[in-house]
Amino acid sequence: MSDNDQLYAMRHSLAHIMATAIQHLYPDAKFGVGPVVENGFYYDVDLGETKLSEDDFEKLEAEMHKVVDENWPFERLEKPIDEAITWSQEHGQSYKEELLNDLKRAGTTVAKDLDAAELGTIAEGEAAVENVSFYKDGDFTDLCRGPHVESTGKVGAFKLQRVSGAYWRGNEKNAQMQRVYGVAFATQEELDQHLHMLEEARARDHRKLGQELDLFVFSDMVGSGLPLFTPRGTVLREELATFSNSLRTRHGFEKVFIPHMTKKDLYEASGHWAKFGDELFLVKSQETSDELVLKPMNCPHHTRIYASKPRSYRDLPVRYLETTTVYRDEKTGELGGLNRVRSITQDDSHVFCRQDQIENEIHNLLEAANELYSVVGMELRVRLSYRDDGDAYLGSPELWLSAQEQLKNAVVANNLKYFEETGEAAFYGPKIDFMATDALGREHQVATVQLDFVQPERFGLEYTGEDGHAAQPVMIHCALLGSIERFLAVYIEHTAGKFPVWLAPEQIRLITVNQEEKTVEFAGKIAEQAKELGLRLVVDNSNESVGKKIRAAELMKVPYTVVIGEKEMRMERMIPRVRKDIEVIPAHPEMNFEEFLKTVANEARGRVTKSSL
RNA sequence: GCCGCCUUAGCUCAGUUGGUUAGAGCGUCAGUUUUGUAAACUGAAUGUCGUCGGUUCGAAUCCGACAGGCGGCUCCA
Repeated sequence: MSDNDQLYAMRHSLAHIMATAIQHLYPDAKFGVGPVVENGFYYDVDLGETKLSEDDFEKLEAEMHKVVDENWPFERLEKPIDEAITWSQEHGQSYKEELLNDLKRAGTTVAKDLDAAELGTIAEGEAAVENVSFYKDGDFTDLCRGPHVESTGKVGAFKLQRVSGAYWRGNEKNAQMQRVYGVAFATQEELDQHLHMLEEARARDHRKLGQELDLFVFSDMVGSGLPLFTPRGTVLREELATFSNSLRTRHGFEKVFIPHMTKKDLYEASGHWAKFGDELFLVKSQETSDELVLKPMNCPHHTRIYASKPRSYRDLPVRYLETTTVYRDEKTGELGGLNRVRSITQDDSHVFCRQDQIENEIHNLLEAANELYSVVGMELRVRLSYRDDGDAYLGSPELWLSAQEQLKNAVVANNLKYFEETGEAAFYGPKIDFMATDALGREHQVATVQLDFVQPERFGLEYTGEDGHAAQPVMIHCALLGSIERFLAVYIEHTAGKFPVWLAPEQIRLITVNQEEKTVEFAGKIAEQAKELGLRLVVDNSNESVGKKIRAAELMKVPYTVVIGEKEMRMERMIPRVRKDIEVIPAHPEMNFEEFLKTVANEARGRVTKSSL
């Protein structure tokens, strides 16, 4: 057995051990499923009126340790399916009974396959299971395919994490059960390491840092999912958007501007209305009977600019670029921090081009994405998101196949790491989705490049071809940051708020040793010079001790702090205090003020992460 | 939207089984101090205890609704 298989068996066995403990403490518990998940395991239980909370974990863990110490062997038992069903009935395990009935009928418990069985893809009874296996540890027996470790004593280190609601079989129409999560590793050391990582993640939580670093706020009066950005947070947004845009304007993208609402006619034409109508915010006019829609995406508007005049094959590609906000009426329970908001700002762009231009256009966009993520220091991986066999997609299957192939070719040609997944496409076309890995090894979906043959058709977009006949352009959607809000959530946690100089809301802080006029004047002069160089510099000449002012600058994670006193004024030179994640070459530089400011300005201009001081 | 938990000063949090004028630290403001690389000293102000309704002689404390937040589920153009 490989280490991976061994760990899997440990976690799976722990799910059983937890269920064993739950059964000891709550004899009426009904069990759902208890699988292995990333870093651990969970078990879904129905305890009727009893609600578990994290306060119960201590005694639950104690009971689990008891089961572990007793070192019961995991015994495998085979039962004919009907006997198993009878067993479930006798033990009041109605969820298990449901699973067994599915096994008997369709040979599977996977909901997706069950649909197929109902549709007749799997003939009734054909794949039916005759025997099922159970595993028994001590006084607990559970329907289970295995594998398990030999005995309850061999499960490594574990800790219960949390309890939450979960629908039986993931369907919101079903009963809601309580899901108890635990993490588990082969050794205590690995478990501690993982717990430490979780602690670090908590410390870096963008919601916490957003408040501490004064980047964004929410207001009850404005509403949930509607973040307000402070001056500091706005610097981040604008610097990021400017960078993202610059990577495309150099490839011929032109900025456009559209209003944030529209008649719903636009979305009826695009197909969004039928598909996403309930997620749109509606805006009523008080004067006329007009009802407008807040835009949930930008492409339909952009097609209207394209379609505003006749286009020649010579005009293509036409490339529009716009950083703009869309609005989606996300369900309240899905909102959280900047990860999921109702006002979503996209660094969006749309290319309208000929078939023979697709490859080059996609190439430019992939290159831009690569550059952006190398500058922000995150590793990229690509998901090719294809359609599945469902009917949720517009456009002919042949078109889809060809589009999917072209995307793959472009990804391969760009040497990107990729994997393919069906069912992840947009309704109008396949996508290249970029996944970025952050400093804690977590992966987040960020940029996206999408090919679209459907909207040009629905909007009747045209250009006059070389042969004089009307032809249909292809659209390529692209957002490099994705949603600026979500990107910020990811990026704040990636950097723990220690932004590189080009992004830092405050790049330099000057701290005066005293409030004497000549000191304040000197600081003002430096601030003036910094302003001319386009630097963001703040002077702190408050009536506090130098130590306290240093501390304040440290807490705000300012890259460079300079103390100004007698010595600096006399010599016109100083040694900047450098935030400790920044590598300084050479170490302990002493330089004059002008030299220092110019160096920092260059660093910002070059968007370098490591200092060049 | 669903399940569970939570909401006390700008921030982080105390607040005994329901019982007078609701507290602390940080921050803010005022004064003293003129400060040398992660917290000087003294003093002051600050709250519809999320909102509305109910129970009670009496509610920050108990109950309900709503709003907002957190952890999941479901969803994510």
